[in-house]
Amino acid sequence: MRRHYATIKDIAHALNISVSTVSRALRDTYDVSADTRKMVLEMATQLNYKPNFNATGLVKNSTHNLAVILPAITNYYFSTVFTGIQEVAYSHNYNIILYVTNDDAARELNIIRNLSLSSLDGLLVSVSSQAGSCEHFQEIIDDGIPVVFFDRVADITTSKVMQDDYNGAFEATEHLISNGYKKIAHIAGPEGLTFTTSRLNGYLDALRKHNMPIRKKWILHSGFSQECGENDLEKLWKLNDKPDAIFSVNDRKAVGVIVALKRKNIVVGKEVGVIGFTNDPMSAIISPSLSTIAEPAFEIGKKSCQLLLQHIKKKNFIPEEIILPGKLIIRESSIRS
Amino acid sequence: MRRHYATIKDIAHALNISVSTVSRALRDTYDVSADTRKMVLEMATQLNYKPNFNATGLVKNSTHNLAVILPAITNYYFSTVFTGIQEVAYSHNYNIILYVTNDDAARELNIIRNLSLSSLDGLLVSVSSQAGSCEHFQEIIDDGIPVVFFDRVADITTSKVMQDDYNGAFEATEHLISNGYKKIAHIAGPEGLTFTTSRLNGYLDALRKHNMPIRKKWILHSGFSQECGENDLEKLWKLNDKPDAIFSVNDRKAVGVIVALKRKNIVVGKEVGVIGFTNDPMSAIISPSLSTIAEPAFEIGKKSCQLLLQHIKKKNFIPEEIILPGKLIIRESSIRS
DNA sequence: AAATTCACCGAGAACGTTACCGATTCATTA
DNA sequence: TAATGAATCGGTAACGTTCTCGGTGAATTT
Repeated sequence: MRRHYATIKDIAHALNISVSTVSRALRDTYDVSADTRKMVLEMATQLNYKPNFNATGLVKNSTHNLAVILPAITNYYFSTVFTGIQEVAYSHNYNIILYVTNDDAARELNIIRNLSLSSLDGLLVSVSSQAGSCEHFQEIIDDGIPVVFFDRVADITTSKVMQDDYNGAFEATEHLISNGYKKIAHIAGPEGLTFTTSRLNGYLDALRKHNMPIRKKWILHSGFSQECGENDLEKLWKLNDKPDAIFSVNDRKAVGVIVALKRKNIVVGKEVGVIGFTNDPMSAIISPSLSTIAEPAFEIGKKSCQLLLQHIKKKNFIPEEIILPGKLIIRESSIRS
Repeated sequence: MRRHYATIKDIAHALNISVSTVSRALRDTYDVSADTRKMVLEMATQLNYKPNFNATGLVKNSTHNLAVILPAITNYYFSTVFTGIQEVAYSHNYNIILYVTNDDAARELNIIRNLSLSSLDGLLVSVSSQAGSCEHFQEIIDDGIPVVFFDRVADITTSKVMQDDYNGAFEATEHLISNGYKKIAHIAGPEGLTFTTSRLNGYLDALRKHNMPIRKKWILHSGFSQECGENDLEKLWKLNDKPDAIFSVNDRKAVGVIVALKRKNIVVGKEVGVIGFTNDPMSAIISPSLSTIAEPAFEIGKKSCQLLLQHIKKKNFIPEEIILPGKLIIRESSIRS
């Protein structure tokens, strides 16, 4: 059977003092003498005392728990963001409860609905790609629980942290242009996601700036997997007027593109340029290696969590939107020579 | 300010009945009429009632929280295991608190020591590779909190779930042998980790079975990163008697080996065979593609969590050790022709 | 010497929920 | 008719902690 942990009552009884004094000694040095404080602390370690967060949570109406909700953890980007979150949470003594939605809107909703909000101090979320209504998030915010969005944000007034999707896409496209590619296609993300639009706009504006042709058939929307990238390329290659370069919304799809091109014995880089987005480690491994826009995933995680902690501390913290810059990484897949 | 959630008191007051009745109506149908139960349930949804787990946890001395402690989340194996854990936890309405140790023994210890055990129903852990003492885990088990180890297990009598490291290594090595490689080296994991030993033994026994040479200089211990793999290959290639094949303890190091070999213009497969362990998606992407032993990561996660839940349910559950088989996946890196 | 301040401590209520025990009603049985 | 039993409900204590308030005794001031 589960053993009973030592409580502050036990400490009080052992020292023949009151629980209030023990309680005060254990956290602040307020209204307690140095001697008793020392006594209490020693007895606490001796009895192997561990604070009961259920009890503190009950009276203070706050625990040290943060919830993180994201579509998946099995990819470079999200796992790195999470590591960043974890890093600042750990250093501030917060616990993280992680929920994975599998990019499924129904599951996301279910998780939100069953969330034990009374034992949560804040929420960090990246929404699922199947765009639904966001009222369930709004309700939580209305309840007074701080929420910070990252990467995939919802249209709600609260703090958000993301990479510079527009400029990253612009830079990627411009890089292809400056390397002599003339017919640039874009393999985009699912519609309805904010950064899908941002990256699409960056791509379009870069084409416009350099008077390059914009063709609707060269813009394909689909999921994030490598398989989606392969399928999209097959679609493009059924066209009469094929593109000579592809800007992919992420690296995994770009890998799919490269794989499909290699199957067709098309020389990636020389014949068809490819550039991705993320800087997934895979992009350096594949050959030819994949040019990409490096996302500051770890920093996004850290920044989101820092922001959330500020929200928690100050009741009326003004929402902030933080946009972190990406970085163009040039490898073999986008170089003609 | 944070809004006050509706409590069972509010429900009781609104319906002019007692809190005890509301409490009973809310969970079991025991000692409460169908009518009042219906009334309570309706009022609960109307008031948007959410149970306060701090309160229930306090009196029942149990929450629905599981802790998962693992070295890193930014790699295929652990993130997939976690997804498996999450899957069964979600379907049983358990929350997962995730801690990442960064493979740092000191941090692991710190996390364990500061664990809020009073609000935890069980623990799932994969230990850090810097072998230390395991008494901190033993203490937790002695306290009556169920612990299940997975993958990297500690020498403690409790339930464990892992892949068949010995036979996987044996099979991988035998595969290299049957493909005509004569001088097989092993790039092993950090010493002191259980599966490092298991895979090493599988490798050695396969060599013995086929009367192949065993050379101490062909066995290198180091970390799990790609860089470690590259370094280890450089070391091997400084030897007078170089191996003609390499069995790597995991795929990331095997990738490092392939990268280093390609840098030396050595044809992987034809000249030097390489095989890994894990079946990281990267192994299919790299060229030449990497042969490997596929680990049942997702199943390991699911099984571990199921086992933990059984421990939690039955107070005196007998510890089980579950070993799931791997699967040889043959790709280009281990084929001579 | 009396009054005031200060440092320290204890008693008790509260947080939201469940468990235990007793009370009430109503129908059933001897 | 009285006693028994079942079904349903309420009161109260408890879980471990914090918070507010009031109460000591000693030190300081007037």
